[in-house]
Amino acid sequence: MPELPEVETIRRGLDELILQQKICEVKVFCAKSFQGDERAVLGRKIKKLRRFGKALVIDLSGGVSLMIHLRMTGQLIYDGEERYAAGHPSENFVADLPNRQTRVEFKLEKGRLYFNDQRKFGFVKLIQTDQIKKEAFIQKLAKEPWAMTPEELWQKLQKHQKAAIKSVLLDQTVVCGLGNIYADEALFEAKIHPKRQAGSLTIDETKTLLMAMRQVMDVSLQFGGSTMRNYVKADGSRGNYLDLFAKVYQREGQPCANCKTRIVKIKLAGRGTHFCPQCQIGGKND
DNA sequence: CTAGGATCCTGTCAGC
DNA sequence: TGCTGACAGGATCCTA
Repeated sequence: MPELPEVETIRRGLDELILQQKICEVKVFCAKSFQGDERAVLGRKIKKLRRFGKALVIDLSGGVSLMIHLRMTGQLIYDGEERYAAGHPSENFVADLPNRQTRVEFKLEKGRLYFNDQRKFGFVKLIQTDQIKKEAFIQKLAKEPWAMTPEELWQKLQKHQKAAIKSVLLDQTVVCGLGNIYADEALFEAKIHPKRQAGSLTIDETKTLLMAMRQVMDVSLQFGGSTMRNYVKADGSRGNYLDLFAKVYQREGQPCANCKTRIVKIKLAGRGTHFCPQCQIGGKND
């Protein structure tokens, strides 16, 4: 369920730990989770970690790369001198590995990197480095909120006139990086109802929304996403983005931070959607 | 072309 | 206790 801040946190964390290490061994426990011939990575060195939206790319020596998408339940856990784990938070972060949710294991020179994924929606894919930009998923990705102007976003929203703004925010070809949490949080910050028709937003509202997207993800990035580093702290407490900063996500029935009205949860675009019915205006059937 | 729903898969939890 | 259905931080495919 990692969204941009979580994947970026993984990228930064692994950057400190696995660069220049050689891949000594690969075990694929679930064929579906590794696309391509895993033997092609043996003996190669990890040269660079890049992120495209929610996808992580690990460039190896010899012109090959691994593209990793965690989708809903993917995790990357590195066991070296100490453990670094990030992605979908779960007990796997502190469990003995590999376990039954481990799909791929990479043995490196100084440690092991596990790709765990309960639901198997995620994957590791072997690609020639020079073909990365031709990957359909990467090619279609829109800009991140920080790189986009309000006018650009507004133009894109015009192409989805009737669709609910919430579902449009989840479309990675409109703006990339948001998932279900940050879409709900950004709409709350911008005081826009998730059911608002995307085409009805004014330029001003679009600008406010764009700033809100940046803001909620900036906060999460600073904090390391909703990830392991803070999952179990030294004192045993479990703080994460959701506990500390989320104002609507998973807060159904709790009082709104602004007006104390109870947060409501509805289903929209097949996803749980949380909002304040008082602060967030303009929904068609609110 | 857009919009909305089904789908991939495993696990957990509420309710009967 | 055992079953059932709903739901879960994503993206794609299919239909209208």
